[in-house]
Amino acid sequence: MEQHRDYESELRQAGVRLTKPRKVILKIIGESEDHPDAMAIFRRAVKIDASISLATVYRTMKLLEELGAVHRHSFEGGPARFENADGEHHDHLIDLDTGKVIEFHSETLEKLQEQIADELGYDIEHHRLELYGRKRR
Amino acid sequence: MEQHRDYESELRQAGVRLTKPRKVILKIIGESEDHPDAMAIFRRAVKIDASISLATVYRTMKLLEELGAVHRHSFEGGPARFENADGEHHDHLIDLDTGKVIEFHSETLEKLQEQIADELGYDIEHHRLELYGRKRR
DNA sequence: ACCCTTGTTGCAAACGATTTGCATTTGCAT
DNA sequence: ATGCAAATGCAAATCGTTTGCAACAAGGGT
Ligand SMILES: [Mn+2]
Ligand SMILES: [Mn+2]
Ligand SMILES: [Zn+2]
Ligand SMILES: [Zn+2]
Repeated sequence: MEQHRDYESELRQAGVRLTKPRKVILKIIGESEDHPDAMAIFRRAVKIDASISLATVYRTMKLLEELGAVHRHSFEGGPARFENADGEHHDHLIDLDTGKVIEFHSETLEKLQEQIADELGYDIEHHRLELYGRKRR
Repeated sequence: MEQHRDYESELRQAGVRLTKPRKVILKIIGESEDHPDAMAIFRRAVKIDASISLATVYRTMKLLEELGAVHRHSFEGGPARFENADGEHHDHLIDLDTGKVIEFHSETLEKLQEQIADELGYDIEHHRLELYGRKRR
């Protein structure tokens, strides 16, 4: 049983209106276990409220990203994909055969990146680490 | 004094025709020290041969990428950028204030990625590591 | 409960990057 | 030099995403 962030309170607190489409989208990304793209979110949203538009999905995702409620990923090839910003930081391994996205986290790796940036005189704001591979057999 | 790959021989060997536009583009990416996008390559190409089209730049970059002669990067925000596949593997740190692209390489980091993929039962085909940061001061 | 203001929506058109169909040109093997 | 497939330039098409605008609705004040 997962503990989800209360996005509705966060939105309200950010001073934006809690509209019907937003509630629907919020619910969808709140309970998504995968990394859906805008079209996938749109399709799921339409099932709940047929009047929602794709433009609103895009606008909402941008808003949520700016509020830090979701993360946007741009994996090779496809369109941008999203995931809620719950849980701790992780990176992704993409299975080139199946397209499956596997999450992983390595504190050593994170520290090493910090160290490299530090040696170059930089502070990391964020990073992107994606491994593309195939199942060993 | 750098030693550059002989792209023309490689193309010929790959069975593709060595056309005028291709020679021009090959020369451009062969001597580029930066990470130009298609439009930048196009602008440089037009100076050498005014009849070259942007479509041909795109087609040629795709061809060169498939031949393994260039690498395509999709940094945050902008269009795809290219660099010749000479020299050894490296990753990139993007200065968020200036847009400057800094190259770095860490064998430890590379090994660690291999190890992580291995633990997940995968062989890495390629990866993407980009650090986005600002100069420490 | 009813206004009123202003943010938000749906729609369609615009967008930026990249790809593609097609008629014409060109490389290059013969 | 000739012939033919491959490559080109151009314009139109595509894809993912953004935006202008008129209609709509959230939610604070009455
Ligand atoms: Mn994830
Ligand atoms: Mn580079
Ligand atoms: Zn990470
Ligand atoms: Zn690397």
